[in-house]
Amino acid sequence: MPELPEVETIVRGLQILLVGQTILSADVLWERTLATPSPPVFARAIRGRSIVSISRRAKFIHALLSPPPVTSLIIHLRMSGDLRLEAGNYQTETHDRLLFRLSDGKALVFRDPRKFGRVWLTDDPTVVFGRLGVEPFSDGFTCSWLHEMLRRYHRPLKSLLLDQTFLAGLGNIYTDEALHRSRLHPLRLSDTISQEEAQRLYSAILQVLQEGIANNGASIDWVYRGGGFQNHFRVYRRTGLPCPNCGTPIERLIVHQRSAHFCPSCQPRN
DNA sequence: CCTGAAACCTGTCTGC
DNA sequence: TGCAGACAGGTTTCAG
Repeated sequence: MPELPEVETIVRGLQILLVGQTILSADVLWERTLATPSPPVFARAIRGRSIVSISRRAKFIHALLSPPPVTSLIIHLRMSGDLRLEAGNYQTETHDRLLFRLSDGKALVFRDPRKFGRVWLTDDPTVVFGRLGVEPFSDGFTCSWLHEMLRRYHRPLKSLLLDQTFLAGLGNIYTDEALHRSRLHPLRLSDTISQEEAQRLYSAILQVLQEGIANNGASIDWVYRGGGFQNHFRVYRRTGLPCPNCGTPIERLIVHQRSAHFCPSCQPRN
């Protein structure tokens, strides 16, 4: 499901609902959801701790817990994870993997049909975030940085933009949309990009992410609800449909084991 | 070091 | 209706 805009939307909602609350208890319903620590240690360590803040790093949700030692509860939703606030009498459902009882009587449920999502409880978040690349909405993400870094690698743009150790937060939707808006082919090799093309790509990345957030992310399948950015897709999952710019049918190919949707006319291979 | 493929999982949709 | 196959907002691990 979630890329940067979807996670940002979820985090903004959780900040209002959860900051200041205390976690009374946690039930681990699917053990492998926990990356660390083991379920009993997790349940013991989280009991009675209150939520100080909730933020986002790339596609990770990061909650700080007190009292000291300050501990990080980190959640990655991967493909099908979702966090929902339910009433106190909530009955666990099939795809629920983790349930937190809160001090206001409600329950926070981590639901994840495909079981790819992961949760960490650690006093050292750098262990989880250590290898992540630059954050798109940070001072480190500039046009000159992007151009310089693109030249450093000899890889298809699609593959590089999906690489979280390069740029952190983009996924399959927003890479396709950013490449289309910058009129660059997904297989275009990164070290052939001119400064002018890097400028287009840089602007397009920020533009699609901002537009995604402004629309509360994208909702496609049964997984994530409430977003509207799917109504603004120009290429993603639009194979065979006309390009909004020129009317040419959108094509699809596989890059980096993922679908890449593009307009062969607006995004020529050279 | 880099690349590609497989693995991790379940649900939905399409076509025969 | 049944069933096989394709496909899905992601990342890690392993082979070459």
